[in-house]
Amino acid sequence: MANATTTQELQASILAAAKEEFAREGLKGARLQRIADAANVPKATLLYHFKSKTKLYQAVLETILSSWDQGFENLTPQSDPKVFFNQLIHAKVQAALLDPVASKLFAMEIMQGAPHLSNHLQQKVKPWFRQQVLVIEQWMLEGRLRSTDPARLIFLIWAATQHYADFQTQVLSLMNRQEFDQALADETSEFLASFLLHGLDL
Amino acid sequence: MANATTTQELQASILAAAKEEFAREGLKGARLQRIADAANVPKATLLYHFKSKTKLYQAVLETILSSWDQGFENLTPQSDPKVFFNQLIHAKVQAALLDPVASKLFAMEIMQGAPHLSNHLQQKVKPWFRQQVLVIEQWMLEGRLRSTDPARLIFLIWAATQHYADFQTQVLSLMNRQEFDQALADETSEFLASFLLHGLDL
DNA sequence: GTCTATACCCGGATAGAC
DNA sequence: GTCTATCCGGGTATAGAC
Repeated sequence: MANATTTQELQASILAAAKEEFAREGLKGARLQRIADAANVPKATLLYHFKSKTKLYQAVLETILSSWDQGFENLTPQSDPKVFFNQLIHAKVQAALLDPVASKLFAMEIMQGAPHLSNHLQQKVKPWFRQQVLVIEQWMLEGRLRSTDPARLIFLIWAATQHYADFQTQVLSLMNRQEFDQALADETSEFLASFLLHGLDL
Repeated sequence: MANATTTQELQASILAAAKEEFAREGLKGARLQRIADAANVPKATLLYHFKSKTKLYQAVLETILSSWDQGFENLTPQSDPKVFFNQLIHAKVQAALLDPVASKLFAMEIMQGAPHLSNHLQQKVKPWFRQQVLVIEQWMLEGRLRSTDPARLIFLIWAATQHYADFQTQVLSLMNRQEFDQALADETSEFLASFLLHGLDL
């Protein structure tokens, strides 16, 4: 971890180190000492910038979520269904490649009941989800794709793409690969897009 | 938790309590005292039966894995592809309904790099997986279903079904439901079977 | 085999000098 | 804002009576 010159850079390097530690060890298992060492700062300095371990954890989650919000905001449903699903699948697989650790941390938080981001789920994810369901329903009424359950269709796309980030260890082991590189990501999004669009008669 | 009369029943109730605690809090976050309280035994008794916290955790994982091995062993690939995929999807959704906690615990372990079950992955999951891939490839060569990547097809089915166990909190919230009951499970496996079989031209 | 009491350690948080 | 030294609570594991 590079030395930070400004306060912002310092906090960014602490957040990066914390993300890795929290994902690898869980909230309770994470050690402030290891995070501090990885970011090259004394433990007390870390606690000066982020009041407590819990606050640091929440800051990590917020950083991840805001970066995702940016990445998905230009996915408008105004376009063609085919283009929309292609973009969505490609963006999610790309996110799994670029930052699997973020996806894992988010997943672990949800699995434990999402105690630290129930607000975000209610206020951000739920409205986005309802919006998508309405648009897809409309497309189905217009006969532009095969009629199925729109909500479960979205779950299917989420699950299929996130799997490559969250279960990367298992996926790589079963495919006899060492790392999740760009070529593997391209093959994966091509497979998923082709299979899911075929299932939608697109 | 009911009082145990035999040693086996005692250990089973400890394992059940431990599964809940480990899934909710993670390995490091789990507290032996809470597990002991939930199982109605003193903490020292728990440590007498299972040497250490880590050993208890591994015992929980082994119990889950052996119950899964039993549940899936009669899914032979000798039958019709349609019947096979129908059975597989139904069995996995049913497992998600019956014991979502087990699925979550397994998922968390994989996400953290599977340090306590890399042996099981290599010796049990990998052979099973290779076998399934071969059978599906054969079916595809015979033209009995649409040709795609067999490995990623299996990942897709795993991801799609496990999602309802691992992300149950999020799924229920977005569907405005309180609990994952049998009706919801039936609708879900029907959706998944219909969608995936359609995507395979079955 | 079961339980009470306790040893021992580790980690989050703070005090206070610089 | 940064860092050293330290406090203190809590949790695993064990010792030893029954």
